[in-house]
Order: sequence, then structure tokens, then C-alpha cells
Amino acid sequence: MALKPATLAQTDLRAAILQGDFSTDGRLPPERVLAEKLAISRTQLRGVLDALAKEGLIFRRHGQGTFLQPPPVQGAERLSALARRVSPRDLMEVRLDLEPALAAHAATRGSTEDKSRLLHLMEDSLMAPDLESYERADDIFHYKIAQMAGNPVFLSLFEEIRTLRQAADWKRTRREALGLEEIAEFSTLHSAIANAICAGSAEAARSAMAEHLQQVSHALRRSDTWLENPEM
Amino acid sequence: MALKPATLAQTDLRAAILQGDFSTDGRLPPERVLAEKLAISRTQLRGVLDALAKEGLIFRRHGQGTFLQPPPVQGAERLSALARRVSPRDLMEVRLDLEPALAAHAATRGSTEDKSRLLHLMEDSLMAPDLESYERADDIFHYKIAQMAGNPVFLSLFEEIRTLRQAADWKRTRREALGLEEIAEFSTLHSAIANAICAGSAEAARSAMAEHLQQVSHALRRSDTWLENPEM
DNA sequence: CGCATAAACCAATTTTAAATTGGTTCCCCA
DNA sequence: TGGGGAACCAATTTAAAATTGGTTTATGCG
Repeated sequence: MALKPATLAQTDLRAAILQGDFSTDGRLPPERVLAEKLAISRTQLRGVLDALAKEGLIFRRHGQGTFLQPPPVQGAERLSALARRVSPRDLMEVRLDLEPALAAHAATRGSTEDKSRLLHLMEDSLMAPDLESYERADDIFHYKIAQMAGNPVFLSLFEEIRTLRQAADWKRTRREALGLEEIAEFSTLHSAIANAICAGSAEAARSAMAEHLQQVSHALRRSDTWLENPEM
Repeated sequence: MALKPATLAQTDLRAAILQGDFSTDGRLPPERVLAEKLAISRTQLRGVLDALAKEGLIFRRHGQGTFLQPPPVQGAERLSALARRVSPRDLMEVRLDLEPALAAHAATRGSTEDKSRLLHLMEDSLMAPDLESYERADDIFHYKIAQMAGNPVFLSLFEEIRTLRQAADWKRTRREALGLEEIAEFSTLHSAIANAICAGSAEAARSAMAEHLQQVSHALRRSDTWLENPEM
């Protein structure tokens, strides 16, 4: 069967979407708007987006929108009040307790398809050229693990502390605190986590994740805002 | 200084409030309404409520109300959607991971005043005459531990799974599943938890809480709805 | 003066309705 | 027969009004 004219355009379309040509903040325009902007039908656009979503390259949520990264949790405005009373240390303490358990469950319950995709995401974070793209890959990597744990409550809690972490602007702090050499160290544990999960060994995954987060915590602790509540 | 006429009335007032004479669901009427119902001024009523709250006998939240038990978390309607996709097993899995850590942190960071109050709450749960009052005392006991952990994020997560647990009506299921003899077993571990926390030994508190929750989980697992999502 | 009452005002939350957005169905027609 | 377009459905967000605990102010009474 010969390629239809639209097929060629789709590959360009995918690249343009993933490149972020249509949004600054990682959020795509509504489907109706984007379809018109691309001069294609919504049916056609949704076909492309469906494929991208199935591959885990974009994230969609009913009533919320389409995103290049996991979207903020439902009712995110509620967390802004909490974010003001929270220090980086508080958040890291919770992550140190939560995410190792998520990794262990992901190793036990993750499907083989999920596991192969996790390996792919890990390679993405390895090949990140700059700090920004590394943080994006790292974010999606951890999110995927939380997803693989197969417990909607666990996933909900993870999404909340993830949204909390973004609500406060410690990304700036982190960007100052993290150097490229530290990221290189992170990568080795990232692959250890991914390998343990793919091997199905829960305890290895748990301890690797714990070690990784302690590494991050240590790097973050050099920042001056470690104990501060951003009382502004 | 002789007792003022109002002082005698206050003791009756406290008893009437704690007895739940004014509400069926553990929620008190608004202060303005309750003051009128009692034919006293709001200032006077608030004085009584302030004292009760400071003793940990009632719970108040700005904009939400006054309760005889810890109130539902902010934005509870959001969780009703999640509650429909959640099985008792999912929730217990999270509790098994979260609450032992809370107990450990409570042992480390709880103030001596908090610890003495925790002992008092533990005795309350020991002396509970019936199942309903036991569940109330148990609820407040676990809530106090989460509070003592001194991490607003941890407390927020705990309040959420607590609200989730109440959103679905597994209380009914639990009420069927739990017998008085099992509650007696729970009590010994309750006191072990409280003693470990008061002694400041984090690891003992963690393992005692883990053991307690496994005990509860085991009792709950006999229920037929263990893996079900209440798809109604 | 001292102090409690009442009222007014402030602040946090919930509730309600409208608007936004992804998901689905249906009808039409080339 | 299959894609396009419109309408409709469902989940979420947003904005405004209502509710409720918290605080201040003015007033009257002893």
C-alpha cells in the first residue's frame, strides 16, 4: 500500500509537536485550536495524539489538556497553600520514604512492556544534552515508575508531591545547586534502578532508589534554602 | 475567687458538646448558630471551644467547621472520584508504607507534651466500651501520631488516605470484619507503639506500627471486598 | 475604668454555576 | 465506506457567591 499524502505530513507533525513548537510551558493548545492551526481535521489530529500518548511521549487528561510532561495534579490550586509552609527538607523526607516503595512495587507488578519503556526513558536521561532536558527526562522517568507500581493511591500521592515540588520555585534553586558532574553520578544509579525493576527484584530496586534519592538530597542540601519555608 | 455563675454552666457545656448532643455526624453547628442555641454569646462559646481544642478534644478548621474528630481534608470532593477506583488492598498497602515512617518521625521529633497526650489517647482506646467509640479513639490516636511527625507534607498525605478510607463505606465492611477479641489484640500493639514513641526510639515505633497494620490488614483481608473496587 | 457583648470585618474553605477541554457519537456525503 | 464536521458527553478548571472560623472595633453596663 502506497503512503498516503497525509502520512508524510504526520511524521513532521510528530516532530513539531514534540519539539514544543506550539507551546512555551509544555502545554499544547486545545485540540480544536491546534487542529485549525495545522489545517487538519480534529479526527486526524487526535489520531496522531493518540499514538503519541500510547507511546508515552505526551500526556493527556480529560478536562485538563494535553502536555509534554505529566500534568499537574487535579486541584493543584489547593496545594499552593501547603507549598508555602513546606521546606525542601520536608519534601525530600517524604520522597525518601515514598519512592523506594514505589520502585519495589514497580519491580513486582510492572508489565514487561512498561519495563522496556522504562529502559528507554532511562537512556533518554543518560543522553540529555543540557540541564533542562535532563530534568524533563528525569521527571518522566520517576513518573513512569510511580505509574508502574499499579496502585492508584500511591500514584496520586506521588503526583501530589511532584506538583508541590513544582509549585514552589525550587527548580531555580536546584538548577543552581546541580552541576553536570553530579548529574553524571545520578545516571549510574538511574540505570541501577531501571535494571533492578526490569529484573523484577524488588529489594534491589528499593535500595537503589533510596540511594539515588539520598544522593539528590545530599546535592540539594548544599543549597541555602534547605530549611526555609518560602514565606513570601 | 468565687466561681462565677457561668463557670458551672461551662462544665455542663463541655460535656454536652463532647457527648455530641448537637450533631449526628460529629460536626458541630456554626459558632453563631450554636451560641444562639445555647443562649450565650459567641465570645463565651469561643472561650469554651478554644479550651477544648487546646486539649485536643475537638478539631476546628478555618472556613470548614468544628468537629468531634479530625475533619475531612481540604477539597475532599476531589477524592470521591479516586475512591471509586480504589480497593481496600490499595489503601492498606499505602498505609503499611506510610504510617510506620510517621511513627518513627513522631518518636524522634514529638514534643514531651505531645507524647503524654498520646499516652492518654492510647488509654482512651483501651477503655473503649463498644466498637464505635473504639474506632473513634483509634482514629484520633493514629491522627495524633501523624501530627507529631512534624512534617506538613506527611500530615497532608496521611489526611488524604484517611479521608479516602472514610469516603468509601468500608467502615461497614470493617465493622463486620472486626470482632471484639481482635480489638483486644490491637490494643497491646497500640500500647507498644505509644510506649516506643514516648521513649523516643524510632525503630521500635516503626516496627510496632508495621506489625499493628499487618494485624489490621490480616483481619480486613477476611472480608470479601478485599480486591473489589466499589464500582457503584 | 474594665470587660463582656454585639456587630462588623477579615480570611480560609466550600459550594455553585459557567467556561474550558479531552472523549464520543452521529450524520452526512463524496 | 470512510473521513469530516458538528453536536453532544464527561472531567476539570475558573470565578463568584455563600459559609464558617478568626479578629478587630465600637458600645454599653457594672
